[in-house]
Amino acid sequence: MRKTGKSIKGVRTRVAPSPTGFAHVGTAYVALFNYAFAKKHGGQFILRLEDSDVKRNVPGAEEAIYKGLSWLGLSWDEGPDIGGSYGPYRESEKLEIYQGQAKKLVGEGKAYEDNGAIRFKNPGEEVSWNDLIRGVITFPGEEITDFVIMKSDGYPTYNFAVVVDDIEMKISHVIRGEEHISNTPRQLAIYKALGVVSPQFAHLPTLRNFERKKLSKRRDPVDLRIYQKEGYLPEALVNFLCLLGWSHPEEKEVFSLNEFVTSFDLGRVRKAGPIFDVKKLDWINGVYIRNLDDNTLSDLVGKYLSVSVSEDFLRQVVPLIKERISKLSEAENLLSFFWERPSLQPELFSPHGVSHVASAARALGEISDWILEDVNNKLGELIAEKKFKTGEFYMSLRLALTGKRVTPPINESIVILGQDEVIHRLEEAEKVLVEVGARV
RNA sequence: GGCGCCUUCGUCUAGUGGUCUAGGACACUGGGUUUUCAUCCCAGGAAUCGCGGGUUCGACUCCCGCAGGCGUCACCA
Repeated sequence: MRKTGKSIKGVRTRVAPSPTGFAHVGTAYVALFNYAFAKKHGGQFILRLEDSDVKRNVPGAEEAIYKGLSWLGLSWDEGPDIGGSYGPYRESEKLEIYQGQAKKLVGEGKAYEDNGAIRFKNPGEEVSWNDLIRGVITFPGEEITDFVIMKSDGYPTYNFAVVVDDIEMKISHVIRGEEHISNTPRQLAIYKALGVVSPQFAHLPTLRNFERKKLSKRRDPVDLRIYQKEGYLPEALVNFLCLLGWSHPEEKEVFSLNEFVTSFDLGRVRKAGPIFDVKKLDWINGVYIRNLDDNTLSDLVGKYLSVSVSEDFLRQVVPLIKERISKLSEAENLLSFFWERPSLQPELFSPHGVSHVASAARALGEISDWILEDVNNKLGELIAEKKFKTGEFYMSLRLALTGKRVTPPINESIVILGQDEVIHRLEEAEKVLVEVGARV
């Protein structure tokens, strides 16, 4: 039965990445859903660092996680960087707490020492819980064997640390990836041994690649910085992530993080693992780019160009490419002809190419007032006079001026390029085409 | 292999027993607008709802079995 979206009190959720290098898109996904659930119910969303494996901790990884999540517009109410009343929020800073709890279990005969480590003595009882996304899940007792809760280096293992942390931080709802389903019975057993009522669990689907496997660090683009570099807007990425495994009650495709929060409902989360398909992300990103106002987009595009250009130039040129890019990184390829003379590919020109560029050079040379209207008129007259095919004629100009078939609108580009430069490029093209023609 | 989770167009999904000869979005194809491309608009193909049994007057929706996919079985998280 689908749950109703009624409000729940005292909601505290968390995301608990381990600082092993960078912000993972899967972490962002889980964080997003935890954030939405907490905010929807007026609760708190907490960031905790699971750094209990000393060998895997990488310097700078913490920062990367903060930056990645912040970039997406996610903020947390408590965390290692900002503190909070239920800290520490770094596992490595609360070793005594785990040790204390472990000793207590040993004292009660619920755990025992084993080669310097401490092992949890599993009662072997059947364990089950009502998963908020999947319904009742049951594991037979024999499945769980005695497992280590404190390593011989004095650090807790994951399964023990999460439980102690979640208790300490008063986490009410554990929303995490489905790969944790099989850890849940162990954790539930610890809650029971500790005599604490467990939080509620909800297991999200895991994001897959095209092989339907869990997104992997080795062969899938999982580092959030990749998306930033490619020129995806954080709002678009977030929107795309919302659409994986969840659907808007009104079937909307484009909506803000705030709207996600208000319409969020765990009951609308699907169980099957969705494929992370960038094609749809590209589309959403294009939509967000087109929705940006020109000034904002100009500033952004400026940051993605390999050369530094004037603000004025950007303002002129950005409206021309706005509808032609789906990622900010694509601006470069569309604009580079403005500061780089093209290398011509004669084979792309039609047989009338020479005549096109030659007559255009002459016609444009006659213009005294270098404004769009005059360029439009002049070239229009030329086309009529010479009976050129419009599309073909403009393609010749395009190739001559930019070297490419896909460019911003050509007349506007001509105006920005400037009269001398345009004529120079057209004459160059004429020369090249004549040479090639002569050789044939 | 044990255990667990999952299964609607290529992909993301709607769908809570009749309104579904299954709807939307992306992608794709065709057409229109246009100064190429793109945007925008219109149209189209695309799922016998994994398979097989039940239950029911009626099942994509409930039950059982099977198959396939995925996950997990560490002193990693």
